[in-house]
Amino acid sequence: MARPKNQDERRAHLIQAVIDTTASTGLRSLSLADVARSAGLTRGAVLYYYDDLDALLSEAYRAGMERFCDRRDALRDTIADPAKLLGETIRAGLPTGPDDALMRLLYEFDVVAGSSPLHSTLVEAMYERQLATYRHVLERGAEAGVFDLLLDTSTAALNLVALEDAYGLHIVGGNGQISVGRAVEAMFDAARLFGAPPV
Amino acid sequence: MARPKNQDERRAHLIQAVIDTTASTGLRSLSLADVARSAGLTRGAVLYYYDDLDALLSEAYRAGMERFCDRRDALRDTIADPAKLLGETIRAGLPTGPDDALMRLLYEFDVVAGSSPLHSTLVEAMYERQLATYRHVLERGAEAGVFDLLLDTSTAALNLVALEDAYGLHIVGGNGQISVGRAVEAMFDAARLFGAPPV
DNA sequence: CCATTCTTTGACGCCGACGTAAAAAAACTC
DNA sequence: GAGTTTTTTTACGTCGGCGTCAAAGAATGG
Repeated sequence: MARPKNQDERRAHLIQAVIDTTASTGLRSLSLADVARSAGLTRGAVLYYYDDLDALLSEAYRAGMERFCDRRDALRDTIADPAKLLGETIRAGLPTGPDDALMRLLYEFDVVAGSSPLHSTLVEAMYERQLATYRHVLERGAEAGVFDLLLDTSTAALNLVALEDAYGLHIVGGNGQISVGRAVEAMFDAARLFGAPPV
Repeated sequence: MARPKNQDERRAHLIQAVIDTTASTGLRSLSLADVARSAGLTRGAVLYYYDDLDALLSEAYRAGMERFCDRRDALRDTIADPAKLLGETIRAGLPTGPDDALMRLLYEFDVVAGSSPLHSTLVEAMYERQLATYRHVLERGAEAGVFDLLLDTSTAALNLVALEDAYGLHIVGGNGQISVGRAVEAMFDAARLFGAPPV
């Protein structure tokens, strides 16, 4: 009949372009032209796939969030020991460094949220998933008798997510005073005192 | 001779306008015109006092940071009991609610940093002050024998600041899932387990 | 090779924001 | 009220980004 559609691949390509561009120029001053250039296209072509920049950004965030959370939650199937699982969960939750493009997108978007209701929804969904992840790990450890929680699971999870967010933001935001290693140490110390010693 | 200068007052007025405007429209889409309107002036008049929007924003951040930190550090002279001091320090470090204009400016600026070196410097200075505040409180409590820290002071302070940042950001960012009360509770729990029970 | 559908380009007009500089207004002193 | 300095307005020109749309350029089946 005619030329077949091939939009999924293009969309994935565009999302990657968003991630790359965010890493270098930041999200706040991100233009359609930037993304298009990074993808090797023109503005018009990008608009062909997404109504506007906002739609593309939301999609990129959603995809990034899922990639991040799924990968981390997959640890549950690989690691049986709760202490080890907690340790790896913490490590996987922090950026690998200031140039971790995906994490940077997630954090920058976090900040930019509050603008549109859609953004807020996405960010809150992400937050829910982070909480669920930690809660799950803590519960498993408690059931196995490896953890002896001195806090309700919810509060412990809340605090661990908060620590993760703050350290992640600092690392990605270029606060040179906090290295990845230091952040992991600090989170480990906190978790240990909460009654859940990670490895 | 002639009309006397009265710039200090005007500058303070403009800074307040920045805080107000940030509270309503957010920092990311803040224009000179917005600030001018909020101050009851024209763009030109604002430019008469500051070279550009960035200079005004930096000044507003610096002023806001000092106001915040000074007020909080003043607690040290009022409250003798370390446990009480820690509790009040934690409370004073969190926004009063989603509409805490000053805190919102500080957090939004935090995020926008990384752009200019000046911004980064300011944000790092703020971070240093937060750390110093907590370190000081913890040390005082340890010396008085009220706290029995299970973490080095630095790590405990690091974690408390991280918790403060994360919860503050959530509150101000309109994450409805975290109330101020819940944040205080969680931080109190954490501090308690660190060996520094707040009141 | 042709008809059809998908994809991309390129040019256009439209804001919104910025910075400048000249001119008007205001606030004083004498 | 005249002179002087500070403050504010107003009216440009410029730049960058966005959205639209018609037209050109693939890619494929018949």
